[in-house]
Order: sequence, then C-alpha cells, then structure tokens
Amino acid sequence: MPKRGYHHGNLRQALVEATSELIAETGPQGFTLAEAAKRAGVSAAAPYRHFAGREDVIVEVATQGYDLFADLLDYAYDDGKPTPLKAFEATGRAYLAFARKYPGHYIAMFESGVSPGATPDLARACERATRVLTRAAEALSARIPPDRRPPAAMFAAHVTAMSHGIVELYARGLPGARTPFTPEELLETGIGIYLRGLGFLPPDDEA
Amino acid sequence: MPKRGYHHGNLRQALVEATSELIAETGPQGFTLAEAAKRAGVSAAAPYRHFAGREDVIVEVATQGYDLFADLLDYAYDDGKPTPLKAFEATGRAYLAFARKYPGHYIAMFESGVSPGATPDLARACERATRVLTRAAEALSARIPPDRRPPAAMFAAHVTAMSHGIVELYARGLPGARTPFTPEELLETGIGIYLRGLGFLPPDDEA
DNA sequence: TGTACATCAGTGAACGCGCGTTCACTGATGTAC
DNA sequence: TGTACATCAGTGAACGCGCGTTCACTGATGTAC
Repeated sequence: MPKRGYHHGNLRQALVEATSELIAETGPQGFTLAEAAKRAGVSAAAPYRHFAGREDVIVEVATQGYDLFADLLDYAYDDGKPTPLKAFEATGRAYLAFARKYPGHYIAMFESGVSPGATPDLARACERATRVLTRAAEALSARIPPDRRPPAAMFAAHVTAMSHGIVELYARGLPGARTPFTPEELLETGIGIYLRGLGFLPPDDEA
Repeated sequence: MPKRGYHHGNLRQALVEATSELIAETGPQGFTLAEAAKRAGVSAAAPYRHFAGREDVIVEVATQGYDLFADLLDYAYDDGKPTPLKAFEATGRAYLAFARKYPGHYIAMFESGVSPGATPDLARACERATRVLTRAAEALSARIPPDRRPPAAMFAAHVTAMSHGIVELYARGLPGARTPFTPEELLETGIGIYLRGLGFLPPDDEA
C-alpha cells in the first residue's frame, strides 16, 4: 500500500470513507459530494479525478459494503462449524454486527436506491453476499425433516427479512419503535422460535 | 366536506397527497416542496399558507399515514374474530397491503427520519398503530403455552420486524434482492413457521 | 547522479440550477348592516 | 336584496444558498536519457 503517495495519498479511499460517514448521518439523499470532499480535506473539484460523479461514489460505498458484508458473513459461518445451527446463528449475529458497525455502508447497500445491477462489480459483490446466506440456509435445511422443509431460498428470505427489519426498526436511532429488548435479543429469540417452527430445534429448549 | 371552497378548494390535502406521491417516487430526502406545489397546480409560495415549511408537510404525511395504518389494522383485526389466529393473520396481510397501497405514507412513517415525537398528533397516531399490533399479539399470546410464551411486546416486535423486512427487501422495486416468492407468500409462510415454533400451531399443518 | 520532460492529482474560480423561504400584492369569498 | 368592508388563500418576483460539475491552471511526482 502506497503511504501518502501523490498529493493526498489515497484520496479515493478517503472519499469513500467520508461518504459512508455522511450517509450514516444524513441518509443517502442528504449526502453531498462537496461535504465529503471537505471532510477529506480537499477541494470540491478533487473527487472528479477519482469518480465519475456523485452517484458513482455511492455505488463504490455499496460495492465495498457488499464485499465486506460477504467477508464477515463467510467468516462467521466458518464452513458450517462446529454445527450448521451454531454456524447459522453466528451468521445472524454477524449480520447485525455489520449493520451496527458500518451503518453508512449498510444504508448505501439497502436504502440508497442504487440498483445492484448498476455495475458489474456491484452485482458480483451483491451476489457473493447472497450466496453466503443461501449456503448457510441450505446447510441447515438439510437437517430439517423434508416434509416441512421450505425451499432454501424462502428460508433465507425469511431470516434476511427478520434481520433487516430488526436493523431498521430497532437498531437505528428511531426513537419511536422502542422496545425493551436489544436487537441482538430480538434476533436470537426470533430466529430461535422460527427454527423451532421448522422442527429443527426440540420443542422444549436446548440449542 | 367543502368542495372547492376558497380558491383552490382543499390545497392542504392536495399538498399532502402530492407529497406522498413524490416521497414514493424520490424518497424522503429527494422530495421538494416546489415540486409538490407544482403538482397541486399552485405557486411555490402557496404551501406556506398551510404549513410551516418542508418538514411540516412530511410530518403531516406521516401522521395521516399512522392514522390510516391504525384504522386498517384495526379493521383487519376485527376484534379478534373469528379466531385470534385468523385475526392475527388478517392483520399481517393488512400490514403488507398498507405498505403496498400507500408507499409514500409508509416511507414517511418509517424511513424519513422524522421522530414520532415530533408532534403530539404524530405521537398519538403512532402509539395508536402500535397498540393495535400489540393487542393482536397479546390476544394470540394468551393461547400459547405459558412456558414458552415470550413477552407480548417481543412477539409483536418479531412479527413487525419480519413484516417490515419483507416490505423493504421484497415488496419494493429493489431489483437485486429478488426471490421467486411474492411478499404475501413470504409473510404468510414466515409467520406460520414462527407461530408453529411458539407451539401455537399443531406441528404438522392445519391453520 | 543530474537534468529535462511528461504525467496527472489537486486547485480555485466560475457556471447554471433549483431549492426553501419571504414579502408586498391582489382578488375572490364571507359577513355586517 | 344590495352594498361596503374585512379576511385571507394564492401570486409573482426576489433573495440567498449550496450543490454538481467544468475548466484552465499549477505544481509535485515519476521517468527517460
């Protein structure tokens, strides 16, 4: 990695980081390129040396976000070890941790209105993240009694929807939709009940 | 209702409707008061006769949204008839139907960054909607074996989260997070599995 | 090692634009007599 | 019923502002000889 190479050093990445911060603070529509440039300590014209325009920066944040997301989920899943269930639960926790730690990336990915097909890179990164989630669902699915096993894609969609809903409603600053529960509690109990409904967990307790 | 009273007739409500359309099209940050005025066939200065400013219009859309939301949920719940389960499922379908039919209101309520405490009216409307959902969860909860019955608030949060997640990820125009399933299918199956996990539904099938 | 040159990241001024908001106004509506 | 007046919803012009983007430039870096 070139440290402080040219004038700025690594302006491109500095702009991506400033942008993700700004998106977390003001939303994807509220983000301005001028403010991102100012935060990076650079004139308003400088970003055009690295990006085609405003939209392009958001797309890059989303792309890096999906890549990081896929990495984290993959690491948490750990090839299904020690058990598919434990690995699956770890993946869920990683989902929440990512949303909490990288809110700007998360918003750029899911709330910016950027189409995942906007760029080949973005499409690739997005698909990779989806694949990790689907794989986790499939591995777990294999242990479910076939007669009540839903398609793995549906299984993955249910879990993704609950995770996303918890992030949006209870992990963000929304002061209205308050519950006495932490997002982590909600996700763990919610997924637990769901898995029991699939017949995977014993009816009483024990994980 | 006064039909075409003063000059415009009912500019206030026309602005609210134009705003909800615009929010659905461009997001809460992309909405401009000038465009809403144009759609209502009125000069850019006219809205200030009815609203304090831009933010105030969004708050009004959110308030009317929560009121309508509460009405629809309440109607669907129908006092728990014919059974708490059927009523609960009908309420879930009403959630999805509202989000689909009034996307601008939905976005103003959940994605605009407007705090539910912004206005006494908004707080009241928001609480009313929450109360309907919690009541439905409580009534159903009473039929759940006490040893595995979660707090009603948690129950309500799980279901709200899954509903919201399905709306955001699979009922909107996001061309990336595609599944072969309709939002209605996803919600019905997801809630069904969840309820089975609570021990409410018989392990095999039957509603 | 030293010099001349090409490259190119970042600058600063400028542009056109559309937005939110204000303000004096105007003209239709409602009301008092 | 008719007239005079008060009210107030909507107008049009204007403002200040910040944004996205362009463009000729400048000056540091890398490279060829």
